[in-house]
Formats: sequence, structure tokens, C-alpha cells
Amino acid sequence: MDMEKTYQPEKFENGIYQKWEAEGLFRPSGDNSKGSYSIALPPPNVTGSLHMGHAFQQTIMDTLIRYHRMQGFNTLWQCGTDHAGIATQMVVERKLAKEENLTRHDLGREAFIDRIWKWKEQSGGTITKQMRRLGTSVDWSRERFTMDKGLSRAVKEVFVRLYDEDLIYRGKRLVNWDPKLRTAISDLEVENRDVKGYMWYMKYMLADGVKTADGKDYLMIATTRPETMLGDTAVAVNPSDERFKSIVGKELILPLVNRRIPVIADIHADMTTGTGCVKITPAHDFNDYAVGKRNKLPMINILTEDAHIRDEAEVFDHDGLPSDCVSSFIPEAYRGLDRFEARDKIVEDLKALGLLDHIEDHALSQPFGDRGGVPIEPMLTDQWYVRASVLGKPAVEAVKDGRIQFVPAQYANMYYSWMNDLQDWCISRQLWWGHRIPAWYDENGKVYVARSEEECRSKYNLADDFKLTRDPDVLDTWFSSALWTFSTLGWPDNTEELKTFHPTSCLVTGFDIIFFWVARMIMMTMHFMKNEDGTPQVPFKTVYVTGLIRDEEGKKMSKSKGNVLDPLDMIDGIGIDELVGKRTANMMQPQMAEKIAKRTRKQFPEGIASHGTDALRFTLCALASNGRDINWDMKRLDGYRNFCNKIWNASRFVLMNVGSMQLTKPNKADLSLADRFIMSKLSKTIKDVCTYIESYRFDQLANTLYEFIWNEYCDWYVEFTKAILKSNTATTEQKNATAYTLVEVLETIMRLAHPVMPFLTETIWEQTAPMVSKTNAAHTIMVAPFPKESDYEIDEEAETQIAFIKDFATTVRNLRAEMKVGPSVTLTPFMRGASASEKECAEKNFLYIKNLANIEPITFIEKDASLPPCASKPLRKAEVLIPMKDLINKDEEIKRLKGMIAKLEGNIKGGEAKLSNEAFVSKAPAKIIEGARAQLELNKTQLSKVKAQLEQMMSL
RNA sequence: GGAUGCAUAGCUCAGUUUGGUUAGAGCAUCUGCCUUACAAGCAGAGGGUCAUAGGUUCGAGUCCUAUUGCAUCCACCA
Repeated sequence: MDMEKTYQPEKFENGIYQKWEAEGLFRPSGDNSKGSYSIALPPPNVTGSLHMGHAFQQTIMDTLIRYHRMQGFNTLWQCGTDHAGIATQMVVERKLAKEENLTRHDLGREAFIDRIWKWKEQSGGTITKQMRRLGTSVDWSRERFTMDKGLSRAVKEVFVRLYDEDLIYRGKRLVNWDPKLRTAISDLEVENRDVKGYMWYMKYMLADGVKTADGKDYLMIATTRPETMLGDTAVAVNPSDERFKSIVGKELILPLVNRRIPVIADIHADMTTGTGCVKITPAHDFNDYAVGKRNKLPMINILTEDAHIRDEAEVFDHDGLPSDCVSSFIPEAYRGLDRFEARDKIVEDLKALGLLDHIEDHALSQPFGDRGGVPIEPMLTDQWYVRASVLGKPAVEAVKDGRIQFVPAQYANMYYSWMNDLQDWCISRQLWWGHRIPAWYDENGKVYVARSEEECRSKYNLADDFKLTRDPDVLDTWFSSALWTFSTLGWPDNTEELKTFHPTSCLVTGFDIIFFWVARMIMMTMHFMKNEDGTPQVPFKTVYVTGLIRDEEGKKMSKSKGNVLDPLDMIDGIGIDELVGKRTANMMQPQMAEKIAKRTRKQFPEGIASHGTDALRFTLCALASNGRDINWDMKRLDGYRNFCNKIWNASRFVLMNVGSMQLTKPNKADLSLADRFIMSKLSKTIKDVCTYIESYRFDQLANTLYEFIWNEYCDWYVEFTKAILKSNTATTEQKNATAYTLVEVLETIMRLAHPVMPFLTETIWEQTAPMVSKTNAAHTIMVAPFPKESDYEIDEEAETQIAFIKDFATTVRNLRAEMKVGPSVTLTPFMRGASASEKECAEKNFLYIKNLANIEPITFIEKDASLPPCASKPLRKAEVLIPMKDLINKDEEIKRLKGMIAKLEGNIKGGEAKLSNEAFVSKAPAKIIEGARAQLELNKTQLSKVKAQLEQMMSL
């Protein structure tokens, strides 16, 4: 058996994955006897690359999938990618601008979409390659893309059905408009940023010689957006505001435009805020829009699609119909100006007219488009909407009654709070890349909705030559993602896959897309997927919500901060120059590059070492506690890479020592105490592992594996076996039993750890499984049965005895260290006052102790027997003593004993206080009192021994 | 303004649901060891008034109240 001296994952990880994939092992088994288990992978952006969040979530999903697959469930991990409308279109537009100096409009719609498809072909493989490197066992044969044929069919079907049920409608409304991308976006895609701005105070003169109650001939208006005044159609005051009661219904002259606008009374105006007078611009502000509706005000749109001032305003009545009820005039000076240029010019002109009273600094949170990164503009446009409030009701119920469970549970609150106040969802986007809306218009603008133009004509009885024009807009990306769990399984056909794998078992995703995706998936799925009894079917039974992975300082990882860690770099390693290159390439703000380079070189002077996939996955699991954000810690990764190395070397030990033996299944009688001990511990570990996976405690799972493998198997059991395998007294059968157990437990550990660490475990399993006849037809651990608690016997007696042996060895080592005696010096220990069972155990298992502590046989003496000066330490109710000879420093020993006495006395004092407390003795449960008494007694016994020891030492 | 989460060793975090003997892990630190699986290792050690103040209880890191600090989400911002 030839194994490298250190763990070198790069030598085997790739080959193993290729083998698994080639042999079709990721596909469902088709055996439904134990039920099915399925996960739909949240589809990553098709042209994206794998980041830490993906690695984290996919590790968790893969752990769940591999676990259930080994448990014998018919397991499907459905994968695919998302067309990511805005994101992808932007990438290609940027590329086009950079490389060919062209805009999408230069190319035209068809040619541009063609370019995106080409880009998808070219770069779409990046993330799927990276996923393979991570070991994700998705069923690649079922890979889907949100724009492929089947999914497009599902999208059209859903759209048409919802329209026919009046759950989708089209209407002119105020929407969040991104002037850079020139599209509407949903509320969710708006992020509010705190910015420093100004409050401008300006005077609107009263018309017809009217004066306010305090004799002024103007109203003072405060605004943060002076340029919108061009579209003002009223000024509002609060109906109960005494200051302005007399002028309600009177008119003002809108400055610069010289249009007359009314003073209206509306509760929107807050007497305590600003000046008490609010300008009302229904076409450019959400509150004003509502005020306009209430007061039947006209709406004046002054902006173009890219937020420049129009040459002539668009005027609509309060129902949004084109109207000429007020003038559409815009002063020439502002026409064609960008909205911020217009602002400056308007302020300047107002000032010149003496209408600008003053300016104040003002902190405000301003809405920005999360993709385009420019301030969004409320705009009056025609858009398509989903009546989310209707679809939302059953979706709330499903979580309330537990059909869908959030893990951790508190995310359900976040879900409710949003769901209970659902606004209609704007689903149309003025983009080119996406699912085109299946709606057609005739020349009068009448709308027809159908799956195709052909169906449209037959559905609405339209002649073949009746002119129809298709809606140019596409659907929000999240519209197609919302159908993901069922559209990928073949819906609208009632396929076998749907029957077998839907609802899916679990969704693993980040909290940041609960609203974008999770909530909408629940709404859509429950509307379209029904159980046999007609009740709505949920998309998944559990939502496991992960936190965000942040950098070591707790900052979000982002390209612009230059603190992004690529999971692949941690797997394969990367040189410092290459890392700096990656972090500083294509910066939006090139001036940051130098700073980032400097910081990166400081943090990673030698670049990043390779750690292997398994170490990365194990680290991700270990850090995955309870949905909290994770501050990434390179040190943890190093530690778990060392853990992989530990497993590797333990395996090396096993194979070197027993690899050439012909092992046979041992008789129970030939098993050693250590064998029985490790199998008992293993049984308990298996139970814990299952519990933790099923309760989504991947951190506990990792800790349990780490603790058992390193502390029990390697530190103790392997050491015990050395004593037996090298022993002259053990029989061949006994040696076989221990050798067999050594291999069998290792083989089981591999299966136990496989869901988290697929590659290392496969490698070692392939070599160990045949030795204990555990191999299978496919020769892979992937489909080996997951260990069961009942595979091994609990043996409390063995555990108790081993615990004593460990204690004894530890005590001796402790004394050895305190006496500063090197491990090569053989010690001659005494044990004073041992119980009969302790004596028997120590004598019977002396071989183990000798091997662990390097000692001569133990001399047992009576409780009160005296000895020449010794270093000593209490062990339970007895004590272990080692003759000092010249090995020990008397003063040091006295100091140590005094320390022990102080500690014991403290414990005794506490214990006595507790037990003399009447209330405690009368009210605490018997078990607790019992425990306290026993502890007190033990402390007293030990104290007396240590005191005697001190006395002897002092008398020297 | 509304809501949630967090605060435990030098660092990163478990433990709090269900209160119970001396509060754990990894990394870092200190001491001694290259002991034929592993120096990416072995053996041993030090390090915590569990954010603060009250309360409930025989007993509080754990339950309750308040305060402080940090973070996040939602809403609003003339």
C-alpha cells in the first residue's frame, strides 16, 4: 500500500469526480421503496462564477443529498442556471461598449439577443465546471436553463392562466424607473442609501392678490427635489392647519412655468414637518401620486426615459389617460437637460427671481437601482402586474400551519412581515434579454394574451390579416425563477418526475432572497401545483436559510472592496501576484487598485495555499451555525486541512500495519477492551451525526466528526491498538480482531464523513472497504449504505474501563510534564488506595497504560501506606505517586500542591455552603443533591491526600 | 418610526429552545518532545466576574425587565 506522507488532495479529487459523473451516479436510483428526497438548486446566474455563498450553500445541499442518497432514498438534486435578465444584459452591453464601442440599440434587438446567447455559450460553462470541482453531486443530465424551451413553455402557461384568472393585469401606474437601464424595476430592486443632500426653500406666489393669514403673498415650500416643480399640479396643506385654512381652494403661480396650481387640503401634509406646505408632483413621487388620485389632480410627466427634461410635458388626467386639461409647457431653458443639471439651473433661476429663500443641509435616504446604481425615478408608465395579495394568502397559511418550515424559525417572521403587506408585483421589464411577454396589441392598443400569436387569433377570433403587434417587454427574471421547483420537473405536463420529486424536500438559500424568490416561489407553486385532493402543493417542506459569508473583519465581500475570496483559490491555492491581479482587474474605481493590492499583499504575503475541496467543505459546515453571518477565518480552514491530513495519516497507519493481513470477521470473544470501546463510541457518534444532519446543525455535525475521529479514534484507539498488534501475548485471533476493528471502524468513519468530505473518504474507502468485505458493485462510497447506530453495540462497561485507563495515563503524563521528565524516561508509578475494580482494570490493561505513559508495572499500596518522597496527584478517590529521586524540584512541587489545595478548598467551601442551605436541600431534585454530596466528598478525600503530601514535602 | 438578531478566552465561534457539579472547541500563546501514521504532529499548561443593572429561583451564561453597543431587514423622509 503506497500512500503519500501528507494529504495531497489535488492528486485525487478531479479523477474521482469524473468517475462518479461518467458512471451516472448522480442520477436518482429510481428505487422508491424508501421514499424520495429532492432539492432544487437555486439557479446561479448562467454567466456568473462560483463565489463563497454558492460554495457554502452547495456544500450544505450536497451534504444533505449525499446523506439521503446513502440512506437509500430515491434522490434527485435538480440543477440549472438562471438567465438573470438585467445582470446578463448589462454584462454583454458593457462588453459591447468596451470592445466594439456599440450600444445594444446600434445592433438592434435580434442581433443583440443573439450576442447574449453567444456569450452564454462561451462563458456559461464556468460555474458548472467550478461546481464540479466543489464535488456537488447534482444530476447534470437534468440540467435546465430558465430560458430553455421547457421552461419558456411553463412561463407562458403561467402568464396566460394568471391573466385569464385576472391575477395579472396591465396598467398605468407610478413605478420605480431606472433611468440608466431604462426599465421599470420592482420595489425589491430598490435600495435606499443614506446620502447628504439639501433642502431648498422656495416661494410660490399666491395668485389674484390673495394673502395668507399672516399677511404673506406667497407660500414657502420645502423640497429635496426642486427640479420636479416643473410637474407640480398642486400645493397641499393639512385640512386642520389654521395657518392656511383661508387659502385652501385659492391658486398659486408655479414659478418659472407660470402655470396656475391650486392649494388643496390633504392629510398627507404634516403640520409639524417642513413649512406645512407640500408641493404635489403626482407623476414623480409616490406619496404625491396618492394625493393626486385622492384629489383628482392631473399628472404631469416632465422626464424622458433616461431622466432628461422633456421638450414638452406629458399630461394625464387623474386616471392616467392622456389629457390637455393643463398646459404641457416646459420652459426652453430646461429642455433636454439631465435631471441634475436641470436642478442646478432651476435653483439658480429661482434665486435670480428672488424666489429661493434659503438652503439647508439635509440627510436623506435616496432610492437607488440595485443593478444600475443610479437614483431611481418614479415614472408614470404602462406595466404588467401580478395581484400578489391574492396569491399571498395561501402562501402565508402554508408557513403558519407548518407545511413549510423555516430553519432557523425566526425567518418566518421576516416572511410574514413582508407577506402581510404585499404590494402588487411589477413583472414587466423594458429589457431585451428575458421571457418576452405573451401579449399582443391591435392598432387601438387593445390587449390580447395567449401562448402564441396563433393561439391569440383563434382564442379571440381574429382574422389572419388582423394586425397584431407583440408587447416588446420581457418578464422580471424572478417570474421564471418562481416556477423553478416544478417547471424543471416538466410542468405543465404531469410527469413522473413531478409525481416523484415534488414537493421538493428542502430549499437552501440566503436570507437576502426570501422576498425575491422564496416567497414568490411559494405563491406561484401553491397556485399551480395541486395534490390529488386538490389542496395546494408547497414547493418545499423546509427552507434552510443561510447567513452571508463576510471577510475576516465582518465586511461584505465585494469586488469594489477588493476583499473577495474565491472558493476555488482556497481549494487549489493561488500565488500572491495572481491573486492581486484578480482582485484589481476591471475595477470600477481604478484608483482603489493600489490600496487593495497593498492590503492583499499584507494579508496573504505568500498567496493562498491549497487546502483541497474537503477541507473547504468541512470548514463551511463547521462555521454554519444557526443561520448567522459568517466571518470567514482562514485559520479555521488551515485547521481543517490539518484534520484532513490527520485522517489521511491515520489511514496510512492502518494500511501500513494491517494492510497486508488477511482479515476475517472476528469472534466477539476475541475483541479487546479497546475494540469494544471504540465501537461503542462509534455507535453513539453515528446517532449524533444523523441527528445533526436531520436538524440542519452542520456545525455540530462537523464538531462531532472532528472530535470522534481525532480525539477518540486517533489519539486513543489507534494508540491502544499499537499495544495489541505489537504484543507477544495476544493470540493471532485477538490480533485479527483488533486489526479488523481498526479497519472496520475506519471504513465506517469514511461513510459517516462522506457527505461532508466526499473525495478523501472515497479514496480511503476504496482501499479499506474490500479489507472488511464492505465493497459494492459500483466500487464507490457514494452509494454505500450510511452507517446505522445499530451496526455497533453500546458497551458501557468498556467505556467506563477505558475512561479509567485514560485518566490514569493522563495523570501520569501530567506528573511527568510537571516533573519535567522527558517521555523517554520510564517511570515507576505507585497507586495508593485504589479500589479493587480499579486495581483489576489497571492490571488487566497494563499493556495499554504502559504504551501510553511509558511506565514500569504499577505498584498498588494500601490507603495509609507511606512512601519515600513522591510527586503525586489524586486520581478519583485514590492517588498516583511517582518517586521523586532527583527528578523533581521540591519548591516547585510545594507550589503545585498548594495551588491544588487552594482550588480544592474553594470547591469544598462552595459545596458545603450549598448543602447546608436548607432551601437547596429541601427543594432541589434528589439527583442534584446526590451529585453535590458525592462531589464534596471526593473533594474532601482528595484534599486530605494532597495535604498529607504537602506535609511530607515540607518536612524534607 | 417598526421589527429581528447579536454581545461568552487574545481571535473566530459553540453552549441559551428544556436553568443544575469545576462554561467548551479551533486558532493563537507558553513548556517539553522529530516517540517508525501524522512537526499540517505528540504530550502538558496558562487564559473567561458569559456587555451592564435589576428581577424570578434553592440554583441563572441559560428565564424576565431595563440600559448600552454592534449588525441587519422593513417603512418614512416636504
